[in-house]
Amino acid sequence: MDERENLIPRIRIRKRSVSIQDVADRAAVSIATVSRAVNKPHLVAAETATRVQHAIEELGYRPNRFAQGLMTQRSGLLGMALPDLRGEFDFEILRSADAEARRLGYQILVSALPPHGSPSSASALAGAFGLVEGVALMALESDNRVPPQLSDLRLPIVGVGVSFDGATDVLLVNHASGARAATIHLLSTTMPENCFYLGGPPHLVDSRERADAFSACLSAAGSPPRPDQVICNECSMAWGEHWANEVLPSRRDRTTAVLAATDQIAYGVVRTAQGLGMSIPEQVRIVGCDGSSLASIIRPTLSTVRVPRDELGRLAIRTLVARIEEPETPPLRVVLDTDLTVRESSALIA
Amino acid sequence: MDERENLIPRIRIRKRSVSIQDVADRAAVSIATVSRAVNKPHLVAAETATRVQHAIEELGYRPNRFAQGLMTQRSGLLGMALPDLRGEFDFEILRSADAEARRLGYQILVSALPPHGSPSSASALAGAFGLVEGVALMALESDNRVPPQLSDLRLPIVGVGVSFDGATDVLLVNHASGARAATIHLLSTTMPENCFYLGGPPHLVDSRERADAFSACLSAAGSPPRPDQVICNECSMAWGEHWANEVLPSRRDRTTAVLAATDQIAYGVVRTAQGLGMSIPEQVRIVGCDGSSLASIIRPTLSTVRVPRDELGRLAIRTLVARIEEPETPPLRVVLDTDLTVRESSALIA
DNA sequence: CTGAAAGCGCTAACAT
DNA sequence: ATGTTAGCGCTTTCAG
Repeated sequence: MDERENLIPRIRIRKRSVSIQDVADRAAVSIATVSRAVNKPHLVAAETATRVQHAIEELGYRPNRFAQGLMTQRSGLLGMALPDLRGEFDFEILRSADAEARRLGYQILVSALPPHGSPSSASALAGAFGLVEGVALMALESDNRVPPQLSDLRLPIVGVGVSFDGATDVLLVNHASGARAATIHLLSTTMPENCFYLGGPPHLVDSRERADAFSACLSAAGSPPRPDQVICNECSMAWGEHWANEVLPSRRDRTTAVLAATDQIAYGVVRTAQGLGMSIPEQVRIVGCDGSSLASIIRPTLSTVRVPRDELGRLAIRTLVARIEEPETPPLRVVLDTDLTVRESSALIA
Repeated sequence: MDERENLIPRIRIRKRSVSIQDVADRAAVSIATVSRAVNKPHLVAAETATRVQHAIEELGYRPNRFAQGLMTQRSGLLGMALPDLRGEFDFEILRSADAEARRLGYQILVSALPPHGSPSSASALAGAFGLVEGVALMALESDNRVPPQLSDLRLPIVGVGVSFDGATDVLLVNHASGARAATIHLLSTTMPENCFYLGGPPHLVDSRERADAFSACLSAAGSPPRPDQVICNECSMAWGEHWANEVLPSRRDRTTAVLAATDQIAYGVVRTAQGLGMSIPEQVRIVGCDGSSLASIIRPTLSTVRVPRDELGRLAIRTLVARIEEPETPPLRVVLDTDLTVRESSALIA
């Protein structure tokens, strides 16, 4: 090829996007005035403001968020770390959080929380959240400190679900209130000795708190639970099925009442009971927990302890934003109650 | 109060976070060397590198992402706009997208897409995505241009679900393939005249494509569908129930086969059929669409056309990142097939 | 009310 | 291999 071709300057591909200077030139003002016209319109003459506005529109100017952030240290970004982004639970929280964030002029950066103490957890989180102004950190396990890499960022952090060590504010769920309501509901027509609690893994706070509430209710009714009445295992349909297969066949002669730590477990019991030809709620009464959408679809419809997920998400964001915009407010610690929705699976027989 | 108190300088609250200069001072090198030690370690002497590393750790230095971005125009952020953040569908995509993004060193900014053409849509999206390097835009409605405010950003955009006008790359779902498989499955033991398609709103591409595939299959079987065999309405359990109540009672003498556009609709049919005392799959055979998690839980388990949601999310991110890092690649247009999972609700009777 | 100028913290030429 | 320096695009005193 002709060597001279190399002398022809390469066309600049990178089209510099329009900057504040371009707008200033176009409107025949200084960049300072453009900045003011955009951010503090009241400091600028009306006539100037419109001229700038026109220039902005004609040029399609968009402030560079990096440059803005460099000065203001603000990004309008909120981090949201969820334990696993699995299941409806996390999702509904995220959904309401997103809606609330938008409403307040923020945007949400999601991230599944890497497994506890994994090495990647460290840099991952910190890197991920390098631009956010605050973080909502969720968890359901009990042992919780804010990961050091996160607290190093010195950001406002609102802990959701469990009491985080190092969080600025905390949003908790009173799992006991709903579990208590459910247990009392069951006890209203079923003898304490015939009530069972099927829990999930004991390190999950919700499962544990519900177990405690259940036990307390039985004790209050004058019949502290036998060991076989409160069993913690896992959150799966299989566990519900397994338990039901082991226990229900020998109990056809009397009503059995079950409080399951999740709707999934409850479904397992429902299915097995149906398979055994036992009637619900006459022979087996079942209450789940979580208020999953399945609860009202499945037949029989499932009584369930509702966790206010939408409120949890909304409040998490609202708290976080309040903290960001008003840092000196005293730390907030809110506990949201859970409540019982009675449906066919545990209905009282007249 | 003593006036002299005012002479005492206010303590600077705002603790300037440690900057690259602080590290440079501590390590007795220039800021350029610190920058290199961090970003291009191979350009720096091993001994210097470790000294810098130590300084960084001792000071707890974290590069300022705004300043970095100002130079590099990179944020490591990917925007993900979903039509409504409702339902499992969006969520599973988000989940797999998040996982893939992390894997590639990016982070996801979520945003429910404001309703088509709403005024807020404009500024909202653009503002929200001011920091992202690319956007994955999902939709299920047919008429789709990329919102102008978004295309003004001149970012790589991958359209997911439908063919976006203005998207750089496109990821589509072949809803026909699964619907065809389902229809053929139904036709294998049920006469074409006894097959029905219950659709959702006609502006949803999935619903429409499935309707077309269904019709085509019936035609191919020599029996083009009557108008009452292909009905589009809405995606709700209520619609399934309504249809079943209207149609099924008069069809007890022969098998009825139903392809429903969503699992929700299918559940409605299942419930009503059960309520009418009709047996599934003997008298009524049902196939849903979407592969929702409920499908394998409910009894009878529901045959369903599976949409590869996890792959959709993963591929969306992978495509987007490829485009960001290699802008000159020819536009990609991928179509993912759907397939049929046969379960109890439509099982062939031996 | 507006303009000039000083950075914000960093990367990337360009020197050395 | 390292240092010097010029910005990136914006906000914000500080003067006029």
